Order: sequence, then structure tokens, then C-alpha cells
Amino acid sequence: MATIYEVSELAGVSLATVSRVMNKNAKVSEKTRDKVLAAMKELDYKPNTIARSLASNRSDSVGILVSELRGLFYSQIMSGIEEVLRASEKHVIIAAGHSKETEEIDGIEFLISRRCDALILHVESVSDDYLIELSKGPVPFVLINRHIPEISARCVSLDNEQGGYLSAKALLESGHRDIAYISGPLWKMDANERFKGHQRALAEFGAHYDETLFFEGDYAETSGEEGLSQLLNQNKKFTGLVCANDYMASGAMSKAREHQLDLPADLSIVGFDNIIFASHLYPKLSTVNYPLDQMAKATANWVLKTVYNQKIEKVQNLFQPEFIERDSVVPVQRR
Amino acid sequence: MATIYEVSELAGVSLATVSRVMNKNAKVSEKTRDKVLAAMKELDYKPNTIARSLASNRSDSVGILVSELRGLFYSQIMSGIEEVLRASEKHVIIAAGHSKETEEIDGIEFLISRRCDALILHVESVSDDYLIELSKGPVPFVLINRHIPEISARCVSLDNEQGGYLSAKALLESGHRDIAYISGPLWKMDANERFKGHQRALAEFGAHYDETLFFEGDYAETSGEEGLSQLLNQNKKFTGLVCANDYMASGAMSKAREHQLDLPADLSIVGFDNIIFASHLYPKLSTVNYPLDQMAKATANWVLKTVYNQKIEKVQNLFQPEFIERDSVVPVQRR
DNA sequence: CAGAAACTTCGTAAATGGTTGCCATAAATT
DNA sequence: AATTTATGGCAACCATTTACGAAGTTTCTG
Repeated sequence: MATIYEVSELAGVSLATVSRVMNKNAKVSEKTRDKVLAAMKELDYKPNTIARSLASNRSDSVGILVSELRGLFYSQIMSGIEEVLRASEKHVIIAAGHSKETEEIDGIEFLISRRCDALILHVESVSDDYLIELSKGPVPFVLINRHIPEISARCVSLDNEQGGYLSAKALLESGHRDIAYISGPLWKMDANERFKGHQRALAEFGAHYDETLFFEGDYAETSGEEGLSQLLNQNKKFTGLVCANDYMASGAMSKAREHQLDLPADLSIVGFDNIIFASHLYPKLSTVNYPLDQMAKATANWVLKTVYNQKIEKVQNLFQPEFIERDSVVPVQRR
Repeated sequence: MATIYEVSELAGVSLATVSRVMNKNAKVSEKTRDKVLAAMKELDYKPNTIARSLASNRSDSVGILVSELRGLFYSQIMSGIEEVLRASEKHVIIAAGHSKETEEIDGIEFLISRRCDALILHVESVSDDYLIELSKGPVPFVLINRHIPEISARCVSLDNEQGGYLSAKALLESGHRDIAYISGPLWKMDANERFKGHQRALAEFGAHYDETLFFEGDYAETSGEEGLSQLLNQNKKFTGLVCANDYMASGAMSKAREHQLDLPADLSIVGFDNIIFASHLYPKLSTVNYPLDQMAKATANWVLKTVYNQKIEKVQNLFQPEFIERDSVVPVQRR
């Protein structure tokens, strides 16, 4: 592969000059520039990004750490970020943390050792303290979907508590009082907050929270199925079900039909996240919108602004959920 | 950030020795190793991957180019690859090509300039010739979901024609003869081949192919909706519908219900890809399985074998689709 | 048991492919 | 002719790897 040295030789100029025409900062006469450009073309020269990073201590790439690479949720984060970063000619290096502390730390260290200019992290297992400590280090980062008061300027998050509140409220306003809940893993902040919001809504409407109508899932569809089975097997009556995400809601819907329930008449269901498939389920799933795409873009803008000094208006830190009404909730049926 | 130099100083050894203990290849006495390790720990030393790549001309990272970062299809590719590569301590750099030639070339060049040890490409717009030319260059790559005879050893692909055949056959065997088709963009190889397989099945069963019962979509759900609307508006009878992927099938199902069709009695539908949501649609979507996860892993194994010289049994190149029977196809109804 | 041979273990120094501050030169301006 | 100014070159530097060779240590041989 051709090097800058060969280019300079062919063009009859010095190394520095070639470098200058690549990084348009310094002035180079038009004639010289043309010679250099021609030489580059002739040699099919591709600058060695690695060498460039080493010398300039800049990599023009930002590291992203997500829990999983698979699934609609994370792919939305990645694609939102990539879109805005790419437009500014920054690139993206991705690692997966698999929601485990060691792997998350591993991933972060890898990204740092790769000399990313900044990191965008979706981490769930690493402690607040670790992140606060990390924030004192040399590598800037933003958090997505997590809020830590001490470093709140670096956090882009959703008001999950309010989201939990809204989803329960939708059911309550339709007259439901016996409401089951399929939760995400409670050690995850978002699951925890959603559940808190749920309880707040119940309290506000004077509905009793029945702790036997609770199932802690893991956010995967299968745990929605499992959760509904268990809830049903108790032979306790409930007319409404809130699931802490759409995946589980979808699993629960499948399972409900296996149990010969007529949806939505026999059971009103609400989800959370508003993934694209929510509107293609039958009945179309009412859910809480998670403006993940905007949030992902916000983190990317944070990086552009903070790290690359682009002039960008203020980056929004806290986003609000919104209830999306579709067909899966109906007024409670009199019997 | 601490450098290898500081470590060598603190440990009282030379640079080379420190390097040796990191890359366990050369021999170092235990005493020396311990001193070095202790120094590293004390300084919280993290090797600079960038400098390492430059010097060793190896980056331990492989570049992935997919069309989109978003969606179940691509996230499955990425996650399959990452899983096997990560297990061998290789890392992953991702770029998106957005199905456009310039962006795909751009992405490839970026990954090369980043000195990836190998590339795994899901490209749709770039020409065969470009890829054949690229294969003569210094950077090894595999193609996923594309077959080019001249470089078939570097291709991991699905027999899409056979898949198209299977999906039509399922409908035909249930007695359907009036079958509509919602295609992917025909300039994409896979869409093209699926459609060919479809026609082969029709011919084999002596069913007439009616070209007015054809709609060319773009693989997104919305084009499934649009497609079904148009097909329906023609007031031509059809009892079966094959969609070239599950996303479009899902869109078509939503739209069918808007038109008051009773699924599956009024219309039998089959999809393609077997994305995870296919089994959560109602009725559960019969579809053709695309063993994408295995294929993604196969490409990663190709890299491990070819580039990193790991001993791996033969990597499978051509994968076979398989029909997955669920609830969306029923025997044609007599009227 | 001395001395040679053969290993081990470790240090020196030259890459790797760029960036960039500083200085020199040539051209342009007054 | 003197002073600016626009260009371009030199060389140091970025943090590693690695070929080569120099000690030091062990084993072998007569």
C-alpha cells in the first residue's frame, strides 16, 4: 500500500506538503496541490488512519458500547449515532457489553485503547462510582439511558418513572383495576423506575397493588410468555396487563392466545418502547414511546459539540415518554 | 496515560522486555515478568492499540460493513460475527453502506484505512467487478449474502432461489393457485433470486403466473402495506400472498386487516427470513428460515481460519433455506 | 574440571506512517 | 532595495514491535 512518502516522491514535494494537502488547514499553492492530488490518485494512496491517529492523537472515531448488538432497541441506538456522526466524517467503533460488569469494563478499555476521541456508553452493570471515576479521566464520554446526578451533564436519559406512570394510567383510565405487571429485571435502573411509576399511578387512582400479580422478566419475548403463563396459572382475575417493554408484551400476547383469550376484549395490554413492530402486532399494541432515535442523536451531538467543538445548540438531556394509543387497550368489560 | 517507556523504567528493564511480556511469544524469566507486571499494575498501564497496530501491522480488528445498522436483519449479522470474534479476542469496527455504491465504497475504504486485518461485507450496490478487483488487493474479505462465482470461496450465501421456491410451494401444496407476490427491490440479487424461485414453483405446479399480481417493494413494512393495498385495489382474486421478507409480510397483514380480511381464512400469507417477530404475529407467520446467525458465524470463522490461522474445520459457504410452517397458511377455501 | 558449545534472557536501535513547529527560501509588495 | 508574505523542507515525535546481537547461564566434552 502506498505511503505518504511515495506520494511526496512522485509529486516532487516534501512529506509535510503532502500532509498539508490532506488536512486542508495550511495553505498550499494550487499548482502544488494538483501535483500532489495527481500523485495520490496514481498511486491509489489511502492514508493510514492508524499512523495518523498515533501522530495526531486524534482518531476521528468514537466508541460505542451497547449491551447487545442484536435487537431493535440497540440497533436503533447505533444507527441514530452513526447517522449523525457519519455526516461529520467521524466513525464508529462498536463493542458489546452483554450487561455484565467485566465485559462492560473490558469493552470500555478496548475502546479507550483504540484511542477513540470519545465514547457513547449504554452500560447497565458498571457502578455509578466507576463511571464517576472514569469521568475524571482523559477520555470524554456520554451515557445513554442512564442518569447519574454527579455527572448529569453527560447523561441522556428518559424519564422512565413517568413512562411507567403513563402506561398504568392508560389502563386505569379505561377502568381497569386488576392489573398485572411483567417487569424487566429490577436490578436495571430503567426497569426499576418503570415499576415505580407504575405503582405511583396505581396509588393515585386508589387501585390496590397486588404483589402476586407481578412477574420479573428479562425483557426478552420468552419471558413475556413465561410471565403470562405464571400469572394465569394463579387463577387470579386481572383485566389489564402492563409489560415493561414491547418484546415481552409481544410474547405475552402470543401466550394469551394460546390460552384462548380474546384480545383485547379479555385482556388489555400495554407495552413500552414503541419498537417498530408494536404497530404490526394484532391487536396493534398501545405503548409508551421511547424517543430512542432522538436520544441517540443527542448523544452524538453531545460528542460533536463537546469533543469536536462544533457549534451545536444545547443538547437535550432528559427526554419525556409519551403514551401511544392503539388497539390493545379497551375499557374494562362488565360481566 | 502511561506508556511502555514508563513501565520499562519503573520495572528497570528495557522496552523490548516489556513488549515481550505483553505478547507472550518470546521468553522472559519469571522474575522479570513479575517485575514488569507489577509496574504495569502500578501505573495502570493500558497498551496503546494504535501504536501497536502501526508497528505490528496487525490490528486484531475486523471491519464489518452492513447496509444498515438498524433492524433485525443486520443486527443479527453483527451480533453473530461479534460473538465468535470476541471469543478470539478480535474486535469489530462497523460501518454502514446504506445500499448506495458511493457509501459502500467509502465504508470499505475507511475500514481498510483503519488497517482492519480483514473485512466482512454485506454489500448490495457495489459491482461484482469491483469486488473481484478488491480481492486482488492486500486486505482479505468475505461476502455475506452474495455469491460471485469468480471468488466463491469468499462468499457465504443462501440459496435464495430455493427459498423462493419453497415459499411458493407451501402455498401451492395447500391448493392455492391465485397467488400474489410482493417482491423486494429486483435490482438486489436476493430479491431477484427469490422471485425466480417463486416462478419455478408456479411452473412446476402448472399454476399461471399473473403479472398484475406482482408488486415490487423495498423490504420495509410500509411497502408491504402499500403493496397489499395496490393488489387489493385491482379487484382481482387471489387467495395466497408471498412476501419476499417478513417485514413486508407484517405490513401486508396489518393492511389486510384494515381491509376487513380475516386472516388466515381469507388470505394465506408466507414471509421470508424468519425474523424473531414472525412467530409473534397473528396469525403466526409461516416463513422461510434464513439461517443468518449461522451464516454470520461462518463468515467470522472464515476470517479466523484464513487470516488468523486458527484451525477450524471447513467453513460452510452455501446455506439452505427451510420452510417453517406456522399458522398463516391454510388450505384454500371453497366458496 | 576447564573450556567450548549451546541456550536463555534481555537490551539496542531501527522501523512503522503519519503530524507539526520552526526555519529557510522565493515571490510579491512598497 | 527592503520588507512582507506565502510556501515548502527538515526533523522531532507519537507508542509500539522486532531483528540482531550481547551477555549470562547451563550443558557437554575430553
